[in-house]
Amino acid sequence: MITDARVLQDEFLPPEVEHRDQEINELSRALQPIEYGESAETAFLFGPSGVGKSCIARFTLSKLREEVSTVRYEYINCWQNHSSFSVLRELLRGLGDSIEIHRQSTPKDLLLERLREYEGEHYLVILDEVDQLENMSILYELYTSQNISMILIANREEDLFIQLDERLQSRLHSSRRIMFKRYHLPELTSILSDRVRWGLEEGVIKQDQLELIADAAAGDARKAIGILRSSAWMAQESGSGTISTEIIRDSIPDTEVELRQKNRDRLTSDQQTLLSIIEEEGGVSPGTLYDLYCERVDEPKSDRMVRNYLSKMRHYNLVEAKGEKRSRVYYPS
DNA sequence: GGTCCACAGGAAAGATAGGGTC
DNA sequence: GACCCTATCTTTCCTGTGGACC
Repeated sequence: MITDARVLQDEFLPPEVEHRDQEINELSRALQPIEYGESAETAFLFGPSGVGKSCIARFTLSKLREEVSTVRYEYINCWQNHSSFSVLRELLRGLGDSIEIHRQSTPKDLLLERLREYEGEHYLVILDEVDQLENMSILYELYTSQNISMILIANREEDLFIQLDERLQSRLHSSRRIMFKRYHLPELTSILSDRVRWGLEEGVIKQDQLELIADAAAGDARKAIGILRSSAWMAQESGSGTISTEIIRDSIPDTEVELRQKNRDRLTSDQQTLLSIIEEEGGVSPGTLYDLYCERVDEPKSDRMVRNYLSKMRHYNLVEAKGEKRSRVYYPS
């Protein structure tokens, strides 16, 4: 049934992208100066998860490389690399810099100096989840570096810009902002049709079943492809020649659990304990949450640290906070 | 209106971990 | 092996805010 499993993976880069022509054109225009040996405009891609921001960035970059094969690039996820040091380290690795990079023994300034000294081919940096950076000053350093251009990806413009100092805000004020909206049902259905065409045998799923998946995904392409992937595997394992509606209906909650589990796996042990308490309690005040957390772990972190954890978990929609100050209650998302 | 208390979040200092140097 | 250096993690201290109570 599955002829090419890669097509059903999140990181698959399709040969053609539909329903994002305007966004691709805008990003292409921002990157166009690279074709003439100049720096590109800094481009911001904003929008909720699953609307194709990372995909469009990578797709547009691949098209650019067809024109300018020498352009170098690096994709960095700032959730995994949230310090300036680790971003610089990844950037230099991307350049294949011969400098010995050790986690604890290479001064950040030295890494920055090496990057500034870079005089090779144009270097395009994609910083995904850029709002997760602990220190935004690295953006200023990259902005002012020769031969380096940036594509910055985040969910909400206001959440990102509130973290920038005046110097960065004024520099980035005129940058190109590209807003991504959720896919409409026909668009999502069409995206799924392409994936079916590229990765599944003909006739295994009907059009109305794709619409059912698209409807359940509510504009989120990542979720829609996840449901399709889960359904295809379930059908294949059951030995069925086609994907039944029943299998799709079963896959919808499974996919939600899978996506949630992916986010959960990124949490530390203390963060997972906090999440478990919130899920068990259904809704819990900060004080009670901290008391329960202290009872459950051998070496509890400080309440301030727990607030940091909760802030991060809220950002990733694992928990929800309702009310302010003393009326604050945490709920599972 | 004044006071207390719970809470959020910024800033700075301390603790820790891991690789380098001698 | 002891010490140094540095990034990262964590704690402490602090300020501001707003609800509850008198």
